[in-house]
Amino acid sequence: MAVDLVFEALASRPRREILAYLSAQELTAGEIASRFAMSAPAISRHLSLLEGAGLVSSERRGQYVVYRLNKDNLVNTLTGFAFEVCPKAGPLKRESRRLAARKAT
Amino acid sequence: MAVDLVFEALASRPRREILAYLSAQELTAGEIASRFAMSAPAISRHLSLLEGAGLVSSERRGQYVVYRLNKDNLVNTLTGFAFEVCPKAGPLKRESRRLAARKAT
DNA sequence: TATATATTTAGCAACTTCGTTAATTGCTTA
DNA sequence: TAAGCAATTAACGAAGTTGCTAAATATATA
Repeated sequence: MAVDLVFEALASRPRREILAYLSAQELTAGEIASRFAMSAPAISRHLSLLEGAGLVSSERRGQYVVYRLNKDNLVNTLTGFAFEVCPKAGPLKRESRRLAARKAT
Repeated sequence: MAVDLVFEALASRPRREILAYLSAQELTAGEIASRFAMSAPAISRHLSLLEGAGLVSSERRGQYVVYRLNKDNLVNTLTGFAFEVCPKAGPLKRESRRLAARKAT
């Protein structure tokens, strides 16, 4: 299931930080690695796992591989789960109704 | 950090299912265990981890221990993270603005 | 007290995850 | 082609997670 992969991917602080780094702009694997006190191979594996979960996409650009955030998949998975567990309570109520209405169309 | 504990807790399908079970009503540890093909001790540990993450609360009631979902903590953590990573895009935009306004008050 | 039920803790084996270094692949450029 | 940089894959050990059974702790009741 996609949800399993997403939550597994998010269960790691370095991976969540990678997503945050990608929030503002796309970055190459090397640029991402340079921001962590961790080897490039380790970062590469984190990126691969994030891509497997559908949270980022990659594109080879010459010598480099550029990664970018898949915002929709992240937001939809998180709000989808929150709504499944808390259908009627809390601040998600209005937003969830709006999503449901959009899907029904 | 609380966020680490929450995402670690959510990175397990049985634990997410427990949260879903608790969505509609509070349940005793035994009632929860009876819905899974898993031993009671295993469920007890999952519940303990969920409680450590602040996602559920427990209360001893005589012989039983009753668990209930902490909806606010779940929803706030998930939407908080989604907003941190995707501040301007996607369906969370309006909701996030509302949350920020509430905090500022 | 003695017994039964509910839940948690302890101890254990199987499995997975994480990060490292070394080796490999892909692309660019002299 | 050869050399060099970017990125990934391979192989390894350390550490953590998961679920089990057995034992211990809490509470209720005869």
